[in-house]
Amino acid sequence: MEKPDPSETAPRRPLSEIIANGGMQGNLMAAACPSREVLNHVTSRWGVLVLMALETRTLRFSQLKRQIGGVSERMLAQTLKHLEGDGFVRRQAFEVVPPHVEYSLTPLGLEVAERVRSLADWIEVSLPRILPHWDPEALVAYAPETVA
Amino acid sequence: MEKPDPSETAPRRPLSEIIANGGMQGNLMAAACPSREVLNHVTSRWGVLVLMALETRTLRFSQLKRQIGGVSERMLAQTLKHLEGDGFVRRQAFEVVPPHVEYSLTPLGLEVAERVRSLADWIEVSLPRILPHWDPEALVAYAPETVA
DNA sequence: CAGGATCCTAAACGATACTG
DNA sequence: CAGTATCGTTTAGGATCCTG
Repeated sequence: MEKPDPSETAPRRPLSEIIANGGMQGNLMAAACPSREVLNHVTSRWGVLVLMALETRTLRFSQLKRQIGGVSERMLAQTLKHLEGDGFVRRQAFEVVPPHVEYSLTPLGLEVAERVRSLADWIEVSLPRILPHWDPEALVAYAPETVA
Repeated sequence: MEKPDPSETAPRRPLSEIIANGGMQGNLMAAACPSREVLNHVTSRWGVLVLMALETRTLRFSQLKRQIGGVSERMLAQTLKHLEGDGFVRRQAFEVVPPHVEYSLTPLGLEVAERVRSLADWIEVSLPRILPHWDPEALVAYAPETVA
């Protein structure tokens, strides 16, 4: 590992403590705020669905993949890493062969998941009120039997 | 009800009514469900911020642009169109020169916005609990003074 | 002022193949 | 089984210029 250059101005060590202990809260309207990144992880295409799937129970990778329609392995793995990196998801690997890995929500993750689910639930049940606003052109792309 | 054109296979007219009146609700776990698209509009990078900005007051295009740090005109316009197309945003144009256009939330939009804000607020205030989980490498990209 | 049109870059995404 | 690596495609997104 390289030794730190004395001429470096950025205070590397205390940064996370400064942020964490300062009681500072994020501001999503500010372009450079890290809360933007957290928001992106949580509201990403698959982030929402992963949080919902894990809200009620622990799941394995393949179970998640099956439950979340259309997700690719690559995206699922990446999404799980992001959420794990934010402290929302806990990854528990059992040293057996074949591999066995379980994913669950942390207490912190459960808190976001509740908010996410509130939004997701609303969309699901409000869909009948939303679709009438759609351009008919966009609507015909969906065959009725695929809606539910 | 008019008789369907024998040559046309797709039932164009009744589709929106079928969906809307059927009491059908969406299923986000299904890849082909239109609720996925609504979710994408709402949770898109700028969709969240637009809904938050409009929750409390009507705003003009340029006001929105100023308030939402980092958004480009193109993305703002596109986001507003998506949200308008879902029935969340109302666009009111005054026929004057120079143009004057006001954006506000519909009652439907206010309902989503409340859920979105609940999530956004949580992220903002919980940021100090989240950042300690981050890889220090990712953290140093943010100078302390830009956080708040 | 509010955007539409155009062009371009970067990022997200998916499919496949491969490995511990 | 649970991924990673690689590749190619698609989409999101930004910059700029232009117009009613």
